[in-house]
Amino acid sequence: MNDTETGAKRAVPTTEEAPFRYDASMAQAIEEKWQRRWQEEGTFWAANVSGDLTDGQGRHADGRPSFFAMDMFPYPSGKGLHVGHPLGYLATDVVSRYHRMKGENVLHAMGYDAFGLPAEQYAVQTGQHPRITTEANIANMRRQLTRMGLSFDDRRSFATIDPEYVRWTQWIFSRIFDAWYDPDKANPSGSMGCARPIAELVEEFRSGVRPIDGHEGRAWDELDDSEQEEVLNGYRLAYISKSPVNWCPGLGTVLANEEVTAEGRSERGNFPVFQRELRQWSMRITAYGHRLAEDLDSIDWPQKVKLMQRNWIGESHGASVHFRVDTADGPQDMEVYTTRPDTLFGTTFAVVSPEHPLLTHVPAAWPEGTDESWTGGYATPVEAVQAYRRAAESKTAKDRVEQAGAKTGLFTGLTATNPITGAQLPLFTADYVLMDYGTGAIMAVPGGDQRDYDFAQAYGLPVIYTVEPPASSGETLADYEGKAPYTSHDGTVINSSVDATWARGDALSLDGLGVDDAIAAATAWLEEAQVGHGTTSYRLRDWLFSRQRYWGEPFPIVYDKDGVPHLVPDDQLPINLPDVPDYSPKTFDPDDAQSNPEAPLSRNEDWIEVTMDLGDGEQTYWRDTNTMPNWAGSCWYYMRYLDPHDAEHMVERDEYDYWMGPDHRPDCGKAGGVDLYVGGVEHAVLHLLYSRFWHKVLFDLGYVDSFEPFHKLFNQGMIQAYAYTDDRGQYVPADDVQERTGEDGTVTYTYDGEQVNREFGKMGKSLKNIVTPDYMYDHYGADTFRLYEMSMGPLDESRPWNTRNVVGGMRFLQRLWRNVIDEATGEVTVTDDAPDEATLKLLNNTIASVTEEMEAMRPNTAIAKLIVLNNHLTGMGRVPRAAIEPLVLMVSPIAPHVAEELWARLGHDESLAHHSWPQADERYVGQDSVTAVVQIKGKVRARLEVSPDIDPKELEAKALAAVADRLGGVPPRKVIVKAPKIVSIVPGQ
RNA sequence: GCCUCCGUGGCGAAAUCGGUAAACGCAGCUGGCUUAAACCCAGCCGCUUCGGCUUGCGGGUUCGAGUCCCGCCGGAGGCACCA
Repeated sequence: MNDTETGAKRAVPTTEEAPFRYDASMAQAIEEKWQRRWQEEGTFWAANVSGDLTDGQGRHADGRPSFFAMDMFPYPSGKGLHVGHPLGYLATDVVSRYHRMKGENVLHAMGYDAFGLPAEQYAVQTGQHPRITTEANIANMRRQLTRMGLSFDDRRSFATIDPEYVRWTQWIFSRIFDAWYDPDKANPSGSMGCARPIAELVEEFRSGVRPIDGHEGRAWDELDDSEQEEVLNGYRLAYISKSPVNWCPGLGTVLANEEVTAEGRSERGNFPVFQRELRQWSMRITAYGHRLAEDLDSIDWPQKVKLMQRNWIGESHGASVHFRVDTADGPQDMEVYTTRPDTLFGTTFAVVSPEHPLLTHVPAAWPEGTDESWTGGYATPVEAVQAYRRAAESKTAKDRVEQAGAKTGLFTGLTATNPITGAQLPLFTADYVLMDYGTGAIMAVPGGDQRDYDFAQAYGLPVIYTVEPPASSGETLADYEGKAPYTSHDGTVINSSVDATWARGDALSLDGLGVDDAIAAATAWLEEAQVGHGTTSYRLRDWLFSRQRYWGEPFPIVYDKDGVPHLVPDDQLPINLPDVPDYSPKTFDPDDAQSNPEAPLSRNEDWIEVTMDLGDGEQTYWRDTNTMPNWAGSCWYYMRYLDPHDAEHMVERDEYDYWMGPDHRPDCGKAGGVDLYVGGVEHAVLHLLYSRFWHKVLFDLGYVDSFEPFHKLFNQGMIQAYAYTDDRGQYVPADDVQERTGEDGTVTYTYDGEQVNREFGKMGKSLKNIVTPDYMYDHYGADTFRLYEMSMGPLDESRPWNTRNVVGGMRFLQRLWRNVIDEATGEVTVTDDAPDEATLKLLNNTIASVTEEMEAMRPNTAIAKLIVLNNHLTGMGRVPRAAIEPLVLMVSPIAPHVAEELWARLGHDESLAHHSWPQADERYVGQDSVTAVVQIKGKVRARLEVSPDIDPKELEAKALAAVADRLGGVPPRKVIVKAPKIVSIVPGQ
């Protein structure tokens, strides 16, 4: 370790003359002392309104505003922390401590997200059961966080693997399984769409109010159990389906879309992912697509995250249109989805995805005169379609991405009839049409869509333009013909009229309309003619919810001998994982697309087979052997902090309403939610979308009273770091690199005498640039660590770590310490004399502005202002108590241990954690005089010291006098006076 | 390809509502203290031909632009055949 490089030991000399200096070892002693005392006294206990946690150490909830500040809880991996990890926790802690001093009842706690792949993989590597390794990791992380001085209510900590927690995760699954979505019923917030108990659906079927899908004309009670369940499965919010899913042989499990990268690989492990038809659990999140998008308006989140969620949901408005397809089996209906029904006149062919059911009706032979390039060389359409489908299936998502743009497809031998024009459109199958978006079929408009245009070019299909560019654009259709589609919404509709429509025989013309009007007119016609209707489509897919892994929550589901799923009664929850020696997943050759998932739990026959009475007497049932994805536990953990020991409820309603309910704080609307949620932006469309979905289901079903989980979201930036490579490209330890500034100002970096390259990026072991919190505690103490991390820059921006700069924070705390305590004797040196006028002004201005910075979550600028005040006090012989005490209080959210110690030495018995935040005395806020600037054409030409409440006329006169020589006696053309700061003059000619 | 955000001293940054660009810190420099050094204390610290010029580059709006608008350049992130 090179000390001059990091400044580590230079900042903390222990000298014989200064035995009471605030250095690293004293900081550590102070920190241990106060952490112990906070623990013993329950300083950070938050009081509930009822139940077992009403005692907040003498502080009660009654009449106090609540403030719930929360971090995205950590996943306790075996790797341990580096200084980049806790940035968000520190930010939340500073905010929590500040709000506590404002007299609010602050709930701040930390749990652990402990199920999931990494824990399981780590366990497999070390040969220990994941519960053992996970619990050890949690203990280590808890130790590191405690040393940071985070102000958690430790009574409320839990892990998602705790059986009492798993119980409620399974309970929520049961409620979702036992619910369906009624789009025609208003939910409690007033908007349309509401989850309802499945029993109410059964009642509608039984009474005949609602026709039974697929069994029209039969009574509900005539259906057998399997038939009933099949119908209900089509409605349940958690349902089983056989559909194309992401199968990852390398991990041995299926994955959600959100867990697959753009390259078509698993986010964890980077293995190839294949599309396979498999029977799996899904959650009907698409039912909530509209509300998930719309309700973003009622929460205080970064625009960026809202936008990412909106894009992910991908709500689009358009129309579905029915085309008739004549086949040997009779006419078939082909429904397509389009956002541009106005372009129906420009449709020259149609395309269905390779999985489309219509392909079972292709003819036995190619129609006469079929172009050879359309057949792919296959003898019959049946062969062609089968071969094409097989080829599409074996493609990885990566292949699909790479081949996007190059359009492939084959003719099906079928023809679709355009319902408006009656045009006979050749029907193709092509993998650029996706089965799980829209209807899996499209009307192709090569004149208005790039993909259709590319396909038309490849297969020699005609192009009709139905929109021409507006005259104002300077373009004409001639600029596009033969080159490109015209995709813009600006323009006028052409080539779009017919005397007698095919479907209804009436005349229809869209010519001359703008695109938006034409869309409306076309949609209206489709609805009147009953061949289509306006509809909404979503990019969002239902959430694949089962995994073939051991380390997750088992499903609270058993199957009877007919394979009908039944919920395990709530009073038999939780269903715990069997304690088995073999928990490793069955993985496969990562490229073996044809392998089949095999859940580890399926090997435990004793556990699988159960005998229970579910109302039909004692019967044998078989457990579901899948487990839930690790998102399940994080979907609702925020609510468990409120009421962590409740055995009767997921969360007691009073607690929910007090901490998260509608209007529980003045600045939080009906949507309710956690007051501040801090975490990384990487969860923008995973955890944050799943949580919102679950929360809305629970809201609809009446278990919670507000419809959003997180009121304010804050994304902290990343701590980045420099890394250094030698001329062979090998990383060298960043700690030992020397920085030199040359004569010409160029900076060079050397390691072991050799010049090295500097790179900028992440902190990581392989980059040899890790700095750990433990290193910081040892060399500076936790308070300096906190102070540095909070002062580096805005919390929501990424910035590079630089250990060399930490010393500035240490010096500030040392100066603060010296302003109270004599380093030689340890005596308190403050005076009770009243501060002078200048000190009072600076003090009160500092209080006012630091309060503002804290409210806005800008600790970096708050710290700058605290340093200014402290530097001012440093210049005084003895520091007035009336000035140093408010300063110590204001420092305390950021550097709490040293602040507590100084507060105690200043003669206070009680912890300052709940002491009231300093109030600025208005008499001393503001300036005696301000510098007014005189500008001529925006350039500063003079500065005047004036009273802050100077009369504008007087200021103008002074300003003109001050720059009279520059104006040369010519009267100014214009003078703008913004008293007391600016006079801006436009000179005359 | 589409969408979003960001470019300010040697470095991390500040300027919160369109109103004195560079607060605060690091590094560096000068002086004091010291036998000496460290620590500490007091200063200096964008460029300049001393007229001025400066917020990635070029335009625009405005009395006035780091901030608003248009077009480039560079960086980060998201989406990616979504009809």
